[in-house]
Amino acid sequence: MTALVPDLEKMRDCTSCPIRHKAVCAKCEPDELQRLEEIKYYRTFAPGQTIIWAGDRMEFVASVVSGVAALTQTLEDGRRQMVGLLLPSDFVGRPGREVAKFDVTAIAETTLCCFRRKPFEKMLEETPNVSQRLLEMALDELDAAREWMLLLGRKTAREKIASLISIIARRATINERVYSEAVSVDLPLTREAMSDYLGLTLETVSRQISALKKDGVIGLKGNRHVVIPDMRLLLAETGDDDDGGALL
Amino acid sequence: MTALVPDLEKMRDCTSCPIRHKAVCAKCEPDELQRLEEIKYYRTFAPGQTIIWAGDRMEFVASVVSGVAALTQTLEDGRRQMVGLLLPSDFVGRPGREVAKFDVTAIAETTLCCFRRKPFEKMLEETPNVSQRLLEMALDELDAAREWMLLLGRKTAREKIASLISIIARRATINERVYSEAVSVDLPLTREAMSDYLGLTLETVSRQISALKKDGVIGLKGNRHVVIPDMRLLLAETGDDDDGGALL
DNA sequence: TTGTTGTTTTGATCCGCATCAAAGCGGCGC
DNA sequence: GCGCCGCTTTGATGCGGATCAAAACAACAA
Repeated sequence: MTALVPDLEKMRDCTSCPIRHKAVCAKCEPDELQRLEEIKYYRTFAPGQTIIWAGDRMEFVASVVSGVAALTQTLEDGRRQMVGLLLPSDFVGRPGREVAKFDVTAIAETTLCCFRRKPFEKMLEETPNVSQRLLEMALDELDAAREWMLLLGRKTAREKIASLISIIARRATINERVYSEAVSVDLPLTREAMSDYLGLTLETVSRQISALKKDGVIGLKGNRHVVIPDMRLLLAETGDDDDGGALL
Repeated sequence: MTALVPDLEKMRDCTSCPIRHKAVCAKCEPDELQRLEEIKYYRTFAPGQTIIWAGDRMEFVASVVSGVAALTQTLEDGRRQMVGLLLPSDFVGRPGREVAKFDVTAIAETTLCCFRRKPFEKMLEETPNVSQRLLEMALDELDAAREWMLLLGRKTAREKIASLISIIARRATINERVYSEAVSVDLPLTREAMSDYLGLTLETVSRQISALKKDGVIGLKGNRHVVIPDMRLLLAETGDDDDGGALL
């Protein structure tokens, strides 16, 4: 999952770029940046607002500037599964796709930097830099999706919650890397969004969070703020092999 | 899921290419093909044999020539989840990755066309054609992974089985497109492999296949061969929205 | 303050699937 | 033929998480 948020630090450093995201511009040449500049515009969405409906014609691709959004799919009877979590620097949309395949919804207030799709695709064909960067990002997302599949298919409710919290904690503490010391993290998701992410009901999410709290694995400060006294305790609850961190 | 097998017909047509796979060579120039030719070699694996262990150093990337292989992940206590199903023309390995992140295992006898990793990566940097094709493939796989996540997170055992059979049937009948007429398909997977794919136990897989048979949704000819009297009946069991096919 | 609305927690019950166990059923070598 | 082995089916039982229901809580407007 870490892959969904590449390197926030470097992203911020990319000030010469009109888009301001490592997502797209990391290796861009000045003239390429100029062309991106010409086809970009910003849009902001309120929490709960749908950004794109599955089946919509795609007018743009975009890069998340701030906020949190989710890719979701639903079955005919309304059962819903989140299939992508979009955070700042993540890419939205697929070059070459006319019609959206998934719903995209803002979870918190979210700002996108959009690029008109047609000219963006035209540019892609001419600038290997950008398509190579997109390949890298797609492969990172694929890795994340596969970890997520293991979680959905084989983990218990308790392991799922522990995994989600450790994922969020890990990216909140990128560049810090101080294990074995208390960490406190904001959960950017409601209980319902967590249940959509984890393939559970929101009641089960609530119960398991309470259980982890009772067992001293996590502490709660309000509903949306978690304190982790010892990251190793939490990681021991995820069910993952211990060397998982080493492989990232 | 169809994305995992691009266009087998075209793949076969690609006879001028030394690799013989649309996977890599579709748009290659003659000199690029020559370079690929120089770094390729073939390897064949027996059913059940592990091709790559997670944690291994990657010596090659490869394209599946024939057979079936699986990407799998395991939790510390041995619970196992398939996270990728590799069929002819699919790509194995990730450019830029030193160390494998998933186990790769041959399910049936499988032949790979391997490319030494370092020179392949070097070539990638110089040939936009190839990296653009890889981007396309990665995005297809990402779509497939997301459908798979919906299956793992929200579908019932019966829906999972119906989905898997319809996925296999659909790609077996690519280019035919004769709905509402009996189709018969070979299952290239053991019950155990199906359970790894679906996040179930093999007993549940067996029971649900029997149930679908009893209800007349499918017929069985031996253990590994399925007859589908009416594809629409099967699709009605998958839980998916009806327009799923249209979006592909 | 009080009512309203949305989120979260907690409780009681039920069911789908896992688990444990054993019995069919090929295929293959002897 | 025989026995052996791997795969598959079938059966009995138990548990984890879904479901249904209601209470607790926080944010906010009147």
